[in-house]
Amino acid sequence: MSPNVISIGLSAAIVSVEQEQPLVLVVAHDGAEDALPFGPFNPVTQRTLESGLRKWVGEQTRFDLGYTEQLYTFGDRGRHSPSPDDGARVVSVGYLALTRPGKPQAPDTRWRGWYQYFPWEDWRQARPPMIDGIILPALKKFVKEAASPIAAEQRRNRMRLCFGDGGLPWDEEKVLERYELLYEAGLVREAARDAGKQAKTPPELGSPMLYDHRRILATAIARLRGKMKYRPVVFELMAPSFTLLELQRTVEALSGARLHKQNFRRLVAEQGLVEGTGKFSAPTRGRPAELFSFRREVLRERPAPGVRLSSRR
Amino acid sequence: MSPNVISIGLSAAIVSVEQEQPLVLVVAHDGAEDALPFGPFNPVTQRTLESGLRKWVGEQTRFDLGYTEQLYTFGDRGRHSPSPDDGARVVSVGYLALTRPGKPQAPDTRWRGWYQYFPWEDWRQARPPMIDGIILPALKKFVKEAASPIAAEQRRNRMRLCFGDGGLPWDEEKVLERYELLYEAGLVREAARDAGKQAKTPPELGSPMLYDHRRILATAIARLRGKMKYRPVVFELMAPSFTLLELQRTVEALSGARLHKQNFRRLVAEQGLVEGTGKFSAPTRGRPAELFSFRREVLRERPAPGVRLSSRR
DNA sequence: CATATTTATACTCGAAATGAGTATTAATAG
DNA sequence: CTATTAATACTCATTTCGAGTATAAATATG
Repeated sequence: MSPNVISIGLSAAIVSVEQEQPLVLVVAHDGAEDALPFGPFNPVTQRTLESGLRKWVGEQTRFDLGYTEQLYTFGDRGRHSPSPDDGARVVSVGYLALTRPGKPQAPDTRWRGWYQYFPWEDWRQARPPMIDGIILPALKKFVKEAASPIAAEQRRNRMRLCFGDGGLPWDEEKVLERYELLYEAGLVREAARDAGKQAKTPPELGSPMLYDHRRILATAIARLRGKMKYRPVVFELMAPSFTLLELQRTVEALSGARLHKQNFRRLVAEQGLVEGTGKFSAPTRGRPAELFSFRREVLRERPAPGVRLSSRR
Repeated sequence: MSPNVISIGLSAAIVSVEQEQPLVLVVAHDGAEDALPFGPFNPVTQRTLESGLRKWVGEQTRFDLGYTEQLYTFGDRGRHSPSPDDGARVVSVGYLALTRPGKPQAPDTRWRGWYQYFPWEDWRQARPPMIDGIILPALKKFVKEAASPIAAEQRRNRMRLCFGDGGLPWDEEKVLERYELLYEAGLVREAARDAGKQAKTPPELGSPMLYDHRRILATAIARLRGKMKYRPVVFELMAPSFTLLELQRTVEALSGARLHKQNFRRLVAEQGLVEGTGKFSAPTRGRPAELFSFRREVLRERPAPGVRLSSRR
């Protein structure tokens, strides 16, 4: 195979939420890194990239993708193929897809919590201790090792902006920026792997993934966290009817942050995102909650409806 | 050449602003449709897609791209190659690049106002009369011609959301949605061209472009209009020092809307986006204005600084 | 059965952001 | 000298936002 040949790979971060955990569908083999479902784009049989994606995802995973969205096209040499100039150059187009959880039908395919790959992104309980315990010390070392004072200053700024060291607030949308910084600092296993190094002295944060799939997943999380705020995409992940707390817990799971309950309700109500069904949830512990459903009409009424986040604490 | 072969094309919407007009760099030949600068991605010599873009843009247009951003990867059959199954399938990765205006060095390359391609997007003087005069009547016809009542309802909703017929406000970010609707309704020349039809009875709105380049440009405008609000990208288009009115006119040119002067100043000042230089503009008509420059430190201080729009009227 | 606990839901209140001005200053054009 | 144009400071009402309190309706527990 000539190294001059390009092939296009389609990768999908297929996301659902179950029991307050955001899940991503991965292909897992024993001893190998997890991978996102991915396949080649066949230019002969497929008219569009997205139809190609839907076709093989349907075949391979038996999932019916509701909402899909193109994320980004990655073409860096050395971050897809294990070794450069080995066969065709793969350019991969990443997609985000949302679906309701269900049993994976295909072999070796399973749901995994996405915070397994990004443990520093889940702030629901508290600021993850690994940030102060591992990440920031390692990044400070990375700043010190910079070749010049200017490079060190740039690294320090990125560190501050990404992980909020020094008064800056945590921005839950900077998932990709944070992953890329950890990659460049050699703190995720993919970095050493892509560089061909075996030594892995530094801490390895989160589970690694095949090729650049963790980068695609980071892009997917970032996009979803942002999009949620101005488009009602969360409802793709909800059952037809749900309580307001279930909706809130889903948004919290995705954004990785806790929200103020009363203000959350005020927002979804005022925006007309939901309507009561008159039915009530099966009583579990507290007072039974009314079941709501998504008001599809909102798409016709408001230009940018979404679940804006009013954070707690 | 086998139709099974894929090649990757890189296209760039290179944008600048001069005299209150947003400009895009196009390759123009007599008698042919304008094109965005585009070229193949060479997987052998280029490590990343973006480095490939910078290289041939530098060679072809002699422009030094400051800010660049990947937009979207388009792979629809029939919207790039004039006829399907003719040679290699081209998948094109679109980019947005911002630069200061200057003389195009390459032959056949020139700046054009982007509203030439999207006349309905410039609301600075007034709501463009062509919307009520041409677009909405033609779209109402398109709604009537739908195959089923459900399809008609969907078309009507898109029409309302895109062009704000019936109380809905104009959303200046929906540039791509509007272009795609006009394309599907057969109101832009590319639609008839891609379908292989010669008849062009319906009105042809805006100047057409080669291949799917007008779609890429629509994506670029939409992205820039959105991004401006939370990232200080406008300053890539400004001279090192500028008056606040010049800055406002630039934002207005890009967003296609007029802004409230006093509130605009309040926003950029409060956000710390600019700092006074102590120097003053050469007096033209009114009172001389202070010259300001971009405060780069803001990138380190605030998580999402941008020029939020507080519209006038 | 009384009471603690859990959850739902309504309502309040101050701070900040936003939209739409008025008022005043400083220049040029006639 | 005065009209015009633009710059800049300041005001004010409304809306939005963050952070509560208050109360209701269920279960769990002693």
